[in-house]
Amino acid sequence: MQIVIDIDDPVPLFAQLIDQIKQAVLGNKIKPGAALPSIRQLANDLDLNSKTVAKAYRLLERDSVIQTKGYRGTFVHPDAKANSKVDLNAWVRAKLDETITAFRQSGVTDSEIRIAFGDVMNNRND
Amino acid sequence: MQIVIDIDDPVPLFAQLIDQIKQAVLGNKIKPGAALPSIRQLANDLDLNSKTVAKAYRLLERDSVIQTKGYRGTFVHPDAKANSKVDLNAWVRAKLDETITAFRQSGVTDSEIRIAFGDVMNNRND
DNA sequence: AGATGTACCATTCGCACACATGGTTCATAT
DNA sequence: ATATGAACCATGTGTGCGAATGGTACATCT
Repeated sequence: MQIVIDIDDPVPLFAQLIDQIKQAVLGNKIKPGAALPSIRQLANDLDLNSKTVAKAYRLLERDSVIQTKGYRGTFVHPDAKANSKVDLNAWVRAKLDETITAFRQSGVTDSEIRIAFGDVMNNRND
Repeated sequence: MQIVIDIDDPVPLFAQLIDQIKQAVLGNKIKPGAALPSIRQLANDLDLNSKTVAKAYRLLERDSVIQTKGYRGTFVHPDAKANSKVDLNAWVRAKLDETITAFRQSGVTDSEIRIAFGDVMNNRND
Protein backbone atom coordinates (compact mmCIF):
# COMPACT_ATOMS: atom_id res chain seq x y z
CA MET A 1 0.00 0.00 0.00
CA GLN A 2 1.38 3.34 -1.07
CA ILE A 3 0.51 6.33 1.05
CA VAL A 4 1.89 9.76 0.45
CA ILE A 5 1.34 12.59 2.90
CA ASP A 6 1.83 16.13 1.71
CA ILE A 7 2.57 18.42 4.62
CA ASP A 8 1.88 21.50 2.48
CA ASP A 9 -1.52 20.30 1.37
CA PRO A 10 -4.28 22.39 2.93
CA VAL A 11 -6.18 19.15 3.46
CA PRO A 12 -5.62 17.99 7.06
CA LEU A 13 -3.22 15.11 7.48
CA PHE A 14 -5.79 12.77 9.03
CA ALA A 15 -8.12 13.52 6.14
CA GLN A 16 -5.43 12.71 3.60
CA LEU A 17 -4.94 9.40 5.32
CA ILE A 18 -8.64 8.61 5.27
CA ASP A 19 -8.97 9.54 1.62
CA GLN A 20 -6.04 7.46 0.51
CA ILE A 21 -7.06 4.41 2.47
CA LYS A 22 -10.56 4.59 1.05
CA GLN A 23 -9.14 5.00 -2.43
CA ALA A 24 -6.87 2.03 -1.86
CA VAL A 25 -9.90 -0.04 -0.91
CA LEU A 26 -11.93 1.10 -3.89
CA GLY A 27 -9.00 0.43 -6.21
CA ASN A 28 -8.51 -3.07 -4.82
CA LYS A 29 -5.08 -2.14 -3.60
CA ILE A 30 -6.00 -3.58 -0.23
CA LYS A 31 -8.65 -6.24 0.15
CA PRO A 32 -11.25 -6.91 2.84
CA GLY A 33 -9.85 -8.90 5.72
CA ALA A 34 -6.31 -7.78 5.12
CA ALA A 35 -4.32 -6.46 8.05
CA LEU A 36 -3.37 -2.81 8.23
CA PRO A 37 -0.23 -1.42 9.78
CA SER A 38 -0.56 -0.63 13.46
CA ILE A 39 -1.14 2.94 14.51
CA ARG A 40 2.36 3.33 15.89
CA GLN A 41 3.89 1.60 12.91
CA LEU A 42 2.12 3.77 10.34
CA ALA A 43 2.82 6.90 12.34
CA ASN A 44 6.48 6.03 12.34
CA ASP A 45 6.57 5.23 8.61
CA LEU A 46 4.78 8.40 7.57
CA ASP A 47 6.53 10.51 10.17
CA LEU A 48 3.24 11.45 11.78
CA ASN A 49 2.10 11.61 15.36
CA SER A 50 0.35 8.48 16.53
CA LYS A 51 -2.65 10.57 17.57
CA THR A 52 -3.13 11.73 14.03
CA VAL A 53 -3.15 8.20 12.70
CA ALA A 54 -5.39 7.10 15.54
CA LYS A 55 -7.85 9.80 14.61
CA ALA A 56 -7.96 8.61 11.03
CA TYR A 57 -8.42 5.01 12.12
CA ARG A 58 -11.18 5.97 14.54
CA LEU A 59 -13.15 7.69 11.80
CA LEU A 60 -12.52 4.89 9.36
CA GLU A 61 -13.89 2.43 11.86
CA ARG A 62 -16.95 4.57 12.44
CA ASP A 63 -17.58 4.40 8.71
CA SER A 64 -17.09 0.62 8.83
CA VAL A 65 -14.20 0.74 6.41
CA ILE A 66 -11.87 -0.89 8.89
CA GLN A 67 -12.19 -2.98 12.04
CA THR A 68 -9.98 -2.75 15.08
CA LYS A 69 -9.63 -5.86 17.15
CA GLY A 70 -7.82 -4.54 20.15
CA TYR A 71 -4.42 -6.04 20.69
CA ARG A 72 -4.84 -8.15 17.58
CA GLY A 73 -4.48 -5.21 15.25
CA THR A 74 -6.60 -3.52 12.62
CA PHE A 75 -8.16 -5.09 9.55
CA VAL A 76 -10.08 -4.04 6.49
CA HIS A 77 -13.82 -4.39 6.98
CA PRO A 78 -15.58 -7.14 4.96
CA ASP A 79 -17.88 -4.53 3.40
CA ALA A 80 -15.15 -1.93 3.15
CA LYS A 81 -15.57 -1.42 -0.55
CA ALA A 82 -19.24 -0.52 -0.31
CA ASN A 83 -18.73 1.54 2.82
CA SER A 84 -15.94 3.54 1.25
CA LYS A 85 -18.38 5.00 -1.20
CA VAL A 86 -20.88 6.40 1.28
CA ASP A 87 -19.90 9.89 2.32
CA LEU A 88 -21.32 10.63 5.75
CA ASN A 89 -20.35 14.28 5.56
CA ALA A 90 -22.26 14.72 2.34
CA TRP A 91 -25.48 13.64 4.00
CA VAL A 92 -24.74 15.92 6.94
CA ARG A 93 -24.24 18.92 4.68
CA ALA A 94 -27.36 18.12 2.70
CA LYS A 95 -29.48 17.82 5.82
CA LEU A 96 -28.02 21.00 7.29
CA ASP A 97 -28.52 22.86 4.05
CA GLU A 98 -32.15 21.85 4.02
CA THR A 99 -32.68 23.02 7.59
CA ILE A 100 -30.82 26.30 7.21
CA THR A 101 -32.61 27.13 3.98
CA ALA A 102 -35.91 26.77 5.83
CA PHE A 103 -34.68 29.15 8.52
CA ARG A 104 -33.61 31.78 6.03
CA GLN A 105 -36.88 31.61 4.18
CA SER A 106 -38.62 32.27 7.47
CA GLY A 107 -36.69 35.50 7.82
CA VAL A 108 -34.23 34.24 10.39
CA THR A 109 -30.93 36.08 10.25
CA ASP A 110 -27.65 34.29 9.78
CA SER A 111 -26.48 35.84 13.03
CA GLU A 112 -29.38 34.26 14.86
CA ILE A 113 -28.79 30.92 13.23
CA ARG A 114 -25.17 30.96 14.30
CA ILE A 115 -26.02 31.93 17.86
CA ALA A 116 -28.63 29.18 18.07
CA PHE A 117 -26.20 26.69 16.58
CA GLY A 118 -23.56 27.61 19.12
CA ASP A 119 -26.05 27.24 21.93
CA VAL A 120 -27.20 23.82 20.81
CA MET A 121 -23.69 22.54 20.25
CA ASN A 122 -22.75 23.57 23.76
CA ASN A 123 -25.93 22.20 25.33
CA ARG A 124 -26.99 25.68 26.33
CA ASN A 125 -30.52 25.27 25.04
CA ASP A 126 -32.38 25.21 28.30
CA MET B 1 -36.59 53.13 29.57
CA GLN B 2 -33.50 51.74 31.21
CA ILE B 3 -31.06 49.91 28.99
CA VAL B 4 -27.76 48.61 30.20
CA ILE B 5 -25.18 47.23 27.82
CA ASP B 6 -22.43 45.03 29.18
CA ILE B 7 -19.42 45.15 26.93
CA ASP B 8 -17.94 42.09 28.65
CA ASP B 9 -21.03 39.96 28.17
CA PRO B 10 -20.40 37.17 25.67
CA VAL B 11 -23.86 37.89 24.28
CA PRO B 12 -23.47 40.16 21.23
CA LEU B 13 -24.40 43.79 21.81
CA PHE B 14 -27.21 43.81 19.25
CA ALA B 15 -28.69 40.74 20.96
CA GLN B 16 -28.55 42.41 24.36
CA LEU B 17 -30.43 45.35 22.93
CA ILE B 18 -33.12 43.15 21.46
CA ASP B 19 -33.56 41.21 24.66
CA GLN B 20 -33.87 44.27 26.84
CA ILE B 21 -36.32 46.03 24.56
CA LYS B 22 -38.51 42.95 24.44
CA GLN B 23 -38.33 42.68 28.19
CA ALA B 24 -39.24 46.34 28.53
CA VAL B 25 -42.30 45.72 26.39
CA LEU B 26 -43.34 42.64 28.33
CA GLY B 27 -42.83 44.49 31.62
CA ASN B 28 -44.98 47.41 30.46
CA LYS B 29 -42.00 49.72 30.74
CA ILE B 30 -42.77 50.96 27.24
CA LYS B 31 -46.22 50.78 25.76
CA PRO B 32 -47.47 50.12 22.23
CA GLY B 33 -47.49 53.22 20.11
CA ALA B 34 -44.82 54.95 22.11
CA ALA B 35 -41.90 56.45 20.26
CA LEU B 36 -38.46 54.96 20.61
CA PRO B 37 -35.22 56.87 20.50
CA SER B 38 -33.79 57.26 17.04
CA ILE B 39 -31.00 54.97 15.97
CA ARG B 40 -28.38 57.69 16.19
CA GLN B 41 -29.74 58.95 19.49
CA LEU B 42 -29.72 55.54 21.15
CA ALA B 43 -26.32 54.75 19.72
CA ASN B 44 -25.00 57.96 21.21
CA ASP B 45 -26.60 57.35 24.60
CA LEU B 46 -25.36 53.80 24.92
CA ASP B 47 -22.04 54.59 23.35
CA LEU B 48 -22.63 52.11 20.56
CA ASN B 49 -22.13 52.31 16.85
CA SER B 50 -25.24 53.28 14.93
CA LYS B 51 -24.89 50.15 12.82
CA THR B 52 -25.22 47.99 15.88
CA VAL B 53 -28.41 49.70 16.97
CA ALA B 54 -29.72 49.62 13.42
CA LYS B 55 -29.19 45.87 13.35
CA ALA B 56 -31.20 45.42 16.52
CA TYR B 57 -34.00 47.65 15.25
CA ARG B 58 -34.12 45.78 11.95
CA LEU B 59 -34.61 42.48 13.73
CA LEU B 60 -37.15 43.92 16.11
CA GLU B 61 -39.14 45.18 13.20
CA ARG B 62 -38.99 41.81 11.52
CA ASP B 63 -40.53 40.35 14.66
CA SER B 64 -43.19 43.09 14.62
CA VAL B 65 -42.14 44.38 18.00
CA ILE B 66 -41.44 47.84 16.62
CA GLN B 67 -42.41 49.79 13.54
CA THR B 68 -40.17 52.15 11.67
CA LYS B 69 -41.88 54.95 9.81
CA GLY B 70 -39.01 56.36 7.85
CA TYR B 71 -38.21 59.91 8.65
CA ARG B 72 -40.97 59.98 11.28
CA GLY B 73 -39.08 57.75 13.64
CA THR B 74 -39.60 54.37 15.25
CA PHE B 75 -42.53 53.27 17.36
CA VAL B 76 -43.59 50.31 19.43
CA HIS B 77 -45.81 47.99 17.46
CA PRO B 78 -49.48 47.77 18.50
CA ASP B 79 -49.16 44.05 19.07
CA ALA B 80 -45.68 44.35 20.51
CA LYS B 81 -46.50 42.61 23.72
CA ALA B 82 -47.82 39.50 22.05
CA ASN B 83 -45.06 39.50 19.47
CA SER B 84 -42.39 39.80 22.12
CA LYS B 85 -43.44 36.47 23.50
CA VAL B 86 -43.13 34.50 20.32
CA ASP B 87 -39.53 33.50 20.27
CA LEU B 88 -38.50 32.73 16.74
CA ASN B 89 -35.18 31.60 18.05
CA ALA B 90 -36.82 28.98 20.22
CA TRP B 91 -38.18 27.18 17.20
CA VAL B 92 -34.82 27.52 15.49
CA ARG B 93 -32.99 26.01 18.43
CA ALA B 94 -35.52 23.19 18.72
CA LYS B 95 -35.19 22.32 15.06
CA LEU B 96 -31.42 22.54 15.18
CA ASP B 97 -31.29 20.44 18.32
CA GLU B 98 -33.33 17.77 16.62
CA THR B 99 -31.05 17.74 13.60
CA ILE B 100 -27.81 17.80 15.54
CA THR B 101 -28.95 15.06 17.87
CA ALA B 102 -29.57 12.86 14.84
CA PHE B 103 -26.07 13.60 13.60
CA ARG B 104 -24.45 12.73 16.89
CA GLN B 105 -26.38 9.50 17.18
CA SER B 106 -25.08 8.58 13.76
CA GLY B 107 -21.56 8.91 15.09
CA VAL B 108 -20.82 12.21 13.42
CA THR B 109 -18.16 14.17 15.27
CA ASP B 110 -18.85 17.63 16.62
CA SER B 111 -15.90 18.85 14.60
CA GLU B 112 -17.47 17.51 11.45
CA ILE B 113 -20.80 19.08 12.31
CA ARG B 114 -19.20 22.47 12.89
CA ILE B 115 -17.22 22.30 9.68
CA ALA B 116 -20.26 21.28 7.68
CA PHE B 117 -22.28 24.04 9.31
CA GLY B 118 -19.66 26.62 8.40
CA ASP B 119 -19.58 25.37 4.84
CA VAL B 120 -23.33 25.52 4.42
CA MET B 121 -23.62 28.97 5.97
CA ASN B 122 -21.05 30.28 3.55
CA ASN B 123 -22.50 28.52 0.54
CA ARG B 124 -19.42 26.38 0.20
CA ASN B 125 -21.33 23.18 -0.23
CA ASP B 126 -20.61 22.56 -3.84
C1' DA C 1 -30.97 73.16 8.02
C1' DG C 2 -31.89 69.12 10.52
C1' DA C 3 -33.68 64.72 11.39
C1' DT C 4 -35.32 60.09 10.09
C1' DG C 5 -34.08 55.02 8.39
C1' DT C 6 -31.30 52.65 5.05
C1' DA C 7 -27.49 51.12 2.12
C1' DC C 8 -23.00 50.99 0.55
C1' DC C 9 -17.77 51.37 1.16
C1' DA C 10 -14.22 49.77 4.42
C1' DT C 11 -11.13 48.02 8.66
C1' DT C 12 -9.92 46.13 13.22
C1' DC C 13 -10.25 42.99 17.06
C1' DG C 14 -10.81 38.93 19.47
C1' DC C 15 -12.01 34.47 20.02
C1' DA C 16 -13.23 29.92 19.18
C1' DC C 17 -11.64 25.97 17.29
C1' DA C 18 -9.39 22.59 14.34
C1' DC C 19 -5.03 20.55 13.72
C1' DA C 20 -1.09 18.51 15.27
C1' DT C 21 2.05 17.53 18.58
C1' DG C 22 4.11 15.15 23.07
C1' DG C 23 3.89 12.17 27.08
C1' DT C 24 1.93 8.74 30.13
C1' DT C 25 -0.94 4.94 31.43
C1' DC C 26 -3.99 1.04 30.96
C1' DA C 27 -5.86 -3.82 29.97
C1' DT C 28 -5.26 -6.96 26.77
C1' DA C 29 -2.90 -10.65 24.64
C1' DT C 30 1.21 -13.29 22.34
C1' DA D 1 9.25 -8.43 27.07
C1' DT D 2 6.59 -6.62 23.38
C1' DA D 3 2.90 -5.08 20.90
C1' DT D 4 -1.98 -3.81 20.19
C1' DG D 5 -5.77 0.12 20.48
C1' DA D 6 -7.58 3.45 23.57
C1' DA D 7 -8.01 7.16 27.03
C1' DC D 8 -6.35 10.62 29.57
C1' DC D 9 -3.18 14.64 30.63
C1' DA D 10 -1.31 18.76 28.16
C1' DT D 11 0.62 22.68 24.71
C1' DG D 12 1.31 25.44 20.56
C1' DT D 13 0.02 27.41 16.16
C1' DG D 14 -2.56 29.20 12.78
C1' DT D 15 -6.69 30.99 10.86
C1' DG D 16 -11.25 31.71 9.55
C1' DC D 17 -14.91 34.61 10.64
C1' DG D 18 -18.36 37.20 13.10
C1' DA D 19 -19.02 41.30 15.73
C1' DA D 20 -18.36 45.88 15.99
C1' DT D 21 -16.59 49.91 14.41
C1' DG D 22 -16.12 54.35 11.13
C1' DG D 23 -17.30 57.07 7.20
C1' DT D 24 -20.13 58.57 3.45
C1' DA D 25 -24.18 59.08 0.89
C1' DC D 26 -29.05 58.91 -0.30
C1' DA D 27 -34.27 60.05 -0.42
C1' DT D 28 -37.53 61.54 2.51
C1' DC D 29 -40.08 64.83 5.22
C1' DT D 30 -40.67 68.87 8.78
